Amino acid sequence: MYTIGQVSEMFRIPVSTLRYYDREGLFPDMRRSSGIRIFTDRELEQLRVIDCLKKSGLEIRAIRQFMEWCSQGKSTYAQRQALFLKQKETVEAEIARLERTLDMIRFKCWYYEQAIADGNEERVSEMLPDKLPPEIQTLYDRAHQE
Amino acid sequence: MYTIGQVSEMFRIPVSTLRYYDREGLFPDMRRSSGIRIFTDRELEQLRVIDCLKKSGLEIRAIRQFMEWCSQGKSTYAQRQALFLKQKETVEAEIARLERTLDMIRFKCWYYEQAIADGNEERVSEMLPDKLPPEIQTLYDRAHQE
DNA sequence: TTAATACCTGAACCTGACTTCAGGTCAATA
DNA sequence: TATTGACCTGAAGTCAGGTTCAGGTATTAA
Repeated sequence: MYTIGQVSEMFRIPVSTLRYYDREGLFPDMRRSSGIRIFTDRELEQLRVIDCLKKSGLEIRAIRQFMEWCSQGKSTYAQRQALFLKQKETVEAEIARLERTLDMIRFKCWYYEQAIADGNEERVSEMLPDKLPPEIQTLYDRAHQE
Repeated sequence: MYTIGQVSEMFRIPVSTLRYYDREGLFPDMRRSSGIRIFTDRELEQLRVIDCLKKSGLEIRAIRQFMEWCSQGKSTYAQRQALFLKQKETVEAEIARLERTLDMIRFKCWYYEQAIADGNEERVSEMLPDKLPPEIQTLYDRAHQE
């Protein structure tokens, strides 16, 4: 069992944020001892899930919904599973998106490397849009396909 | 050459957002014809870069900085290159983070699959934290490390 | 000629996710 | 006993990134 200050240190989350999460209903079953919040292993696991769902792009409202489902027991297994299946898609799509972002970034890294070596952008910009070295062309095309 | 409305359609970005970007200085060299914005291929490419930098986690202020560097010419090649090198790290780190998020999500997908099959969480929660099937254990451990 | 459409502006408004503030309780230490 | 430190609250404030609004211009279509 932990106090809010200990949890704040362990997870490196400000105390104010933990209180905010509580206020927003993200710890629906948290106990208190004369007003003071008691974080148990259950709340620590909930915090990991909050973190996961937040990173997966869910907003606080939706996370509260999920936590409510959790405290409603068996009857909500299907909803909870559906949520994770959906977030799996979402995160996979987000990773794919970032890979394309990375293609553009890698192209730009190459571009400035050339420009710096040449002292100007003449040569390199004349290779656009389809006379780039094969590897770079691939990056460029992936970054510029709609 | 395109009007704001055409660009809005092409990139599926609201007109209000394009005007907001302009107001924030993200198109430092955009021309106008009697008050009306003229988007050329240069602005379209800038828009792709804005998109890329936004997805890579940069805020508008920093993107404006970058665009200013661009219109300052050769003297800023090094800064621009450094920016892309940094964003490369950032995005690679973000992808790695999302992969760990995905581990947690995959674990939860499995968890609810079991719970639904069993009709309760008894069996599956008794496997925690280290008696899970090997593949699942890996996901769980990665999601719970730290 | 009038009406619709696409553009323009500055200013105000909105949303999500926190953070800060002012004021209060309580337990332990100096 | 008094002060320190960790906790508490509700309400207000902040910030980024847009969006909406009210009012105006310019071009084309009926």
